[in-house]
Amino acid sequence: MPVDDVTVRRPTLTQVAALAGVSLKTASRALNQEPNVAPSTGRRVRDAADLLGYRLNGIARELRRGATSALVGLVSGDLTNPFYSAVASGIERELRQHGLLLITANNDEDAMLERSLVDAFLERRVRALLVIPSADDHEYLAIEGNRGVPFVFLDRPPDGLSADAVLIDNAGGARSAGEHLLGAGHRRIALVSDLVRMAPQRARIDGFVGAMRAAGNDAWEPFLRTGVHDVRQAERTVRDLLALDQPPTAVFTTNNRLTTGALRAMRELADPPALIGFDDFDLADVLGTTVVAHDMTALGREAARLAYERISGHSGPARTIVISTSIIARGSGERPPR
Amino acid sequence: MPVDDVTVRRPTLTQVAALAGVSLKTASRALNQEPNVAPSTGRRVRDAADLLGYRLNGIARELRRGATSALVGLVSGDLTNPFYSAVASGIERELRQHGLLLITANNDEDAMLERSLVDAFLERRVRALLVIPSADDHEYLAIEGNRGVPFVFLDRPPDGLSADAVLIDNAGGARSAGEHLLGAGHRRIALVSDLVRMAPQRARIDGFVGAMRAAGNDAWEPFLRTGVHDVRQAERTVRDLLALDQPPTAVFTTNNRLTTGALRAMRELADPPALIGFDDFDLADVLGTTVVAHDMTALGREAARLAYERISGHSGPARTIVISTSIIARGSGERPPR
DNA sequence: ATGAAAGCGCTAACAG
DNA sequence: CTGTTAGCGCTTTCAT
Repeated sequence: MPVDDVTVRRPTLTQVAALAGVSLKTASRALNQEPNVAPSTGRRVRDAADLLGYRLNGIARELRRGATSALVGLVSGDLTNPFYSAVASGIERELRQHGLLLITANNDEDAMLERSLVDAFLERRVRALLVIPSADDHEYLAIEGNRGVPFVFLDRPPDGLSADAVLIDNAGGARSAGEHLLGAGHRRIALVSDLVRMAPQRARIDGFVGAMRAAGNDAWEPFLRTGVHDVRQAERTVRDLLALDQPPTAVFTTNNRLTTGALRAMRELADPPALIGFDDFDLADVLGTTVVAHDMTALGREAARLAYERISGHSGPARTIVISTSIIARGSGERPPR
Repeated sequence: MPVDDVTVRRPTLTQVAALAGVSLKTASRALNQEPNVAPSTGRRVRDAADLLGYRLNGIARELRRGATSALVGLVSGDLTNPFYSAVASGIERELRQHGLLLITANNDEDAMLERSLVDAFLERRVRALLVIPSADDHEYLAIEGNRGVPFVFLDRPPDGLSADAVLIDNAGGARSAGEHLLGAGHRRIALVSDLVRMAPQRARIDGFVGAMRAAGNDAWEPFLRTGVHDVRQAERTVRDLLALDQPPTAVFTTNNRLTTGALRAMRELADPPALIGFDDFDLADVLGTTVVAHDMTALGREAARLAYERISGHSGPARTIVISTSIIARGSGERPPR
């Protein structure tokens, strides 16, 4: 019965005004709780609006008010990665406090796509843009920087422009992981890391290597693996490491995906090597996995705060917030060398 | 040196046209790759646009083109729940194929908040609205339904209106979990479930109970627990169950949070009961947890597809897609009764 | 307390 | 191939 293939045009404020028998502007005032509206007039307008199923057209309002929306954009990796979704959740919660909405888009780890998503967001006139960049070169954003759209970088420092950023203490966390394993007596420690084109990965490697150097240990060097990018690759890499004649006695994985792979590789081992993973994860307690933890939701929240301050008119030099890390010992990182 | 506290107004098409020495409309044509523009003119316009740092104002365009944006809204629970983030990821990937962007908002499991988020989305003139509702009453959406904004319900059937939906075969999945445990010889099977106000939970309970009835087993009845809503509560509930004089020999948990709690409760048990969890999760293979799995990304993808078809003008009766489930046996569900 | 007119930045319709 | 005019739905002057 319902004729719903005809796109029914939504009623406009003009129609509401007409039905209520007032002028356009009066209807606007009434619906926006502005002063100087007689109570009876207000009621008439609201009734008319209800009757017609009127809903404010935010697009028209935004255009008139200055062509800037109530939207904040986030460009990040796939939300099925718990790291990104935790960050997104932190951002979203903070933005909501201020009546802002979050638009998300997945860069698929592709620099070109990332650029076009940024473009799309800027065309939509987002109030601020949060980016967990896949690419390392952010110079193309510099043009936009001083045009009133605040940028905030998450997890990766801006390169080629100056902008607010919220980072994790990657080097510090990785260093303490290294020290933790050295403290348990390990020397032959494998380092399984992701693509080195990502700055956080480089920092984690540097931190780990720093700890080894400081301890005068170089027995880890044959066990350095980089460019390991997904769970399966990580599983295979760890399997291969453990099959060596002189296998490592401990493994440090530099993100949650790699840790998952390592756990799969070690699943059926009676006497597994020690393991520490960067990034905490959901069932780490049940699995007894020692991790370098950090507050991912706080990372998002702080980034949203910085963005909001800029939106609210704060100007000044770019700020960087660093989220601290801590080792959570759950057993796997405390296993002694065999 | 940069004067960035003065909100620099972005250049408009008029300014680009002026600089290029052409009319507004010609500039518009050139920038939109429309036909009938002399190559040299096109180049002049593009150069002017680059010089000024011009960027199309999507808000103005949308207003002019019919007051409807390229945005699709998703209202769901917190994205830190892997279920929601997997769904969101599936949606986002599908929408991108069609140049649509996803706006997300977290209902915090609050019906009032959910309503106001839906309002906010509708004011932004989203092209479609996807909802994983926390509330069971969706009648308030009925008014909107035939006004041109397509609704798609995910994971929960619409109540009080007719709309497209993508559901999981909750009853079937739960029934097969029950049968699986019965098949392993269990009779005293605990059912740990979430708030019964959520339709999927009711369906899962029904499915499980159906399997028990069909087998003539009523030994599960003392072990029915409902209203268990977070991980800690689930952990305590399972602990309490296992501390009974006559404890259950198997546990069926009806979502990923509850499964996590159960795993925590069983962490240090030498001889844990059998366990099957509804919803697959990341490290289930490592933990050897048997689950009722289903494709969450597909759930999102299908919902986005339905929405897109409506956006593209498809009209017709509401459709429902059901995502099938399958048991993945990994050990925990195959443990025999003690 | 209310209204009339102008215009946000763009595209559609129609000329030339 | 290019330009002129009008208007999307709203808010912002400025009158009354």
